[in-house]
Amino acid sequence: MKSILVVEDEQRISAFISKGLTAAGFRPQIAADGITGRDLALTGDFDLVVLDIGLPGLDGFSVLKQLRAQRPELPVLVLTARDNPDDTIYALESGAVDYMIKPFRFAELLARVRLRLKESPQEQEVTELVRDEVRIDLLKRQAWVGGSLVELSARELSLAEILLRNCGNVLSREQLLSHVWGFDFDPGSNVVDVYIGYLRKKLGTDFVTTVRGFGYRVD
Amino acid sequence: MKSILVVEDEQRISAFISKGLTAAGFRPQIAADGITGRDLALTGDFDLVVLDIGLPGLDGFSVLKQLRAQRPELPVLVLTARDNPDDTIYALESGAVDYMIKPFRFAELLARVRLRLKESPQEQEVTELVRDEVRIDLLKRQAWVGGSLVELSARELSLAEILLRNCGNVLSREQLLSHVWGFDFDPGSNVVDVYIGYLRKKLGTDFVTTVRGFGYRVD
DNA sequence: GGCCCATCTAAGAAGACTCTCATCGGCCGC
DNA sequence: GCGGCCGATGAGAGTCTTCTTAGATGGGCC
Repeated sequence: MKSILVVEDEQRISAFISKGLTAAGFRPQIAADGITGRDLALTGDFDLVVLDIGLPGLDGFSVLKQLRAQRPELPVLVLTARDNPDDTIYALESGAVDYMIKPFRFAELLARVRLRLKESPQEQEVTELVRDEVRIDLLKRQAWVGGSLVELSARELSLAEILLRNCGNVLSREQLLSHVWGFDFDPGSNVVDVYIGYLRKKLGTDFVTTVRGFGYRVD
Repeated sequence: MKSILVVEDEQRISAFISKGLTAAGFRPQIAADGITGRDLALTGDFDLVVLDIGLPGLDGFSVLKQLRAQRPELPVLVLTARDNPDDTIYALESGAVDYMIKPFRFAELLARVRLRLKESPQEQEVTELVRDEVRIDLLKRQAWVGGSLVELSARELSLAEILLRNCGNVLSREQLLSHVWGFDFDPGSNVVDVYIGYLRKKLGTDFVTTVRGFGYRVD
């Protein structure tokens, strides 16, 4: 199992990332400021670092530079709140392997983490998720139910994917909302319910189970 | 450079695949029937096989089985004209690593070929294409022009991607049409022109050069 | 049973996307 | 210069996607 260091001061965001990474099968650890982050990263216990640029204590750029200097092989994925291309370009030039601009959808962060941690050709990438009669092709963006083809929209696919990847576990509306819609999406909305309805209509009523008071689950 | 064997009897389709693979930096070779295909595949000169199921002479399934038996490590990507889930499931069970249903967009075939040939962690995947002021992020599905963010639709992104990946080469309307829209798309349409116009509006007039009588090129 | 609350669903508005059609403009050969 | 052809572009139709709203449904507790 891969260890990931999350250097992020906003508790809301670090918790969000941490939970998501855990659900995806990674072992995350949080550092709330630059100095702690740098020191932890340099221990060598981590396979990847998710680094916020806007940090208290020690600026993210400085952390990035020190990591580059001392552990050039450690992949760093930079988060920046400022929608400023100069920042991101500077980050990439300083050695970040990738970057994301807040607010981001968790699914995208996960895709990037997976991409950067991929290493052995043995562990073939998952391009299909199967559960009983339902088969979802992530590359084709299509689903098969029994023998017939079903087209899924981008949102529907994204929602189905996270449910299937966490097969057996209940996912709360908030989790689904932040994973699929982004962590700053209006929490009062009932989009999740509506899209669960769409999935049921397309993939069969019993594709998702409602767990009253908690959320949804695919068994 | 990777060698790819294309076993396909329809000349129109094999030529289409072959050209596209060449443009993408692969070395393709065509076999027009099952027996030739099987014999070539067994020489061991190829890194991947694209195999049509509906073949004259020797059925695609038989070819697949023989390849599995004698070269289990050789990745085979199956093409099937029949929109029949049984066929594809059977193909996968027989050991195909992946499948595509005709008609397909070439871009998708390419994505699958790349995925299956990927092997060393060294050659990091391309997630960004850059050319002068224009930067395109394939994962984010966004573009940056100078310092500002531009949203691209799925079609626009796909078109921009193939143009950028073939930087310096002229691509004909037919090539673009088959790559982005699929090889059976109405050849009389001027969608390509229209979408080139959209790209110019979003990415700058001089992003693409028109080569009168031939097609378009990104320098 | 009756009530409350969580969940489901139908309907629809707004907007994005894709493509066609028709017209306009300019390049090229004569 | 002129005509014809190739490409550019504007308008718009049809469809799909996404999200909100509001009312219907139904579970669980009293």
